[in-house]
Amino acid sequence: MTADFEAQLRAVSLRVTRPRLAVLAALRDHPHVDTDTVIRLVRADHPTVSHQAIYDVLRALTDAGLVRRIQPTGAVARYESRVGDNHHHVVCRSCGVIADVDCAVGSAPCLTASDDHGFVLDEAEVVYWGACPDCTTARTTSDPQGRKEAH
Amino acid sequence: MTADFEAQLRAVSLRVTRPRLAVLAALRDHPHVDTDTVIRLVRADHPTVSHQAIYDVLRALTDAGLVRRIQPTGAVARYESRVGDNHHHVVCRSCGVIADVDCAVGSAPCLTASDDHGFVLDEAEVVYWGACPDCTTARTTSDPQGRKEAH
DNA sequence: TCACTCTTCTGGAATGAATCAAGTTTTCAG
DNA sequence: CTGAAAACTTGATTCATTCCAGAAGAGTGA
Repeated sequence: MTADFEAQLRAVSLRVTRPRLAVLAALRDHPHVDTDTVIRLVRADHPTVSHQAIYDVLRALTDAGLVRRIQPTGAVARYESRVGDNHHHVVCRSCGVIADVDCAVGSAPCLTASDDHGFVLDEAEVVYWGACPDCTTARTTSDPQGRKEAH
Repeated sequence: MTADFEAQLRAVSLRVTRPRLAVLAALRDHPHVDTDTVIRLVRADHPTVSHQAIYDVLRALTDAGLVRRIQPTGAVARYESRVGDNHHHVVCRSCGVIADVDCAVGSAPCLTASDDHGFVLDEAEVVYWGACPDCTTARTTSDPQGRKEAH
């Protein structure tokens, strides 16, 4: 199983180290976790890994394209290892859980902004906000904000 | 001109104070600024306003729906006063400038995720990533990352 | 297999955005 | 005009993230 990760690292000419393999394994088993959780997960197997190493590894893997960094407004950075398959995220406003969502519309219309202001676009990122099933049933009576804003 | 802001505040039953009027004026004149810039802008007219007041005001206005908080991955929080008109943003990867973009597709398809996992969605937020005109011309030779990922 | 070199990791300190807390001032309803 | 709640000031604190210097480890060529 770690052989896959080793191959991934070598494919982007990154050195194969214990912390890097551990981070990749942690992200495979726990998608959408924040840095602190990654540190805890990695230390479960390798107690001596420094927090700085995790930050370095996450940055290196992100730069190499092996993991993706996501950061919904008002939350700390989270990482996931599912990359390159054009998917988006649903975020629960009350508990913060994140779930994957495949693109709603067909091929790649999201790259077509109505007016790109001369920007050269290379990616369109979509975040759906709402309430997860648990939080929805937990407060059936009131909707404190009651906002309803489409795209 | 401040009369408008006063009316806006009263409409959401917030008390009318100098710091709040100043923040609203600053955001009207400078969209997409971060908290620190808001502080500087406000202090240009009202030097005694504390940074804590700005944070409180921005939170109050955001909760009330008068301003919107945006936070592209890897950047500090920014605020804008244009709300309720369903628009998105283009962010330059190299210099960080933000521009407004009206929704690409028709009415409100973005609220329709392919699989909502039981979430009750209330908003879809889109961030377009790319290079602004200035940064595009500045580095015509190389594209260091070369990533190309559609939605 | 054995160094040699460059990358990566460790440990600790520092930065900076954002929040918390206590006390004072201001707004606004009555 | 007066009182109570909301908002603001000052100052300290938290927390995620980054910086730094030295030690350890990975990979290359002999």
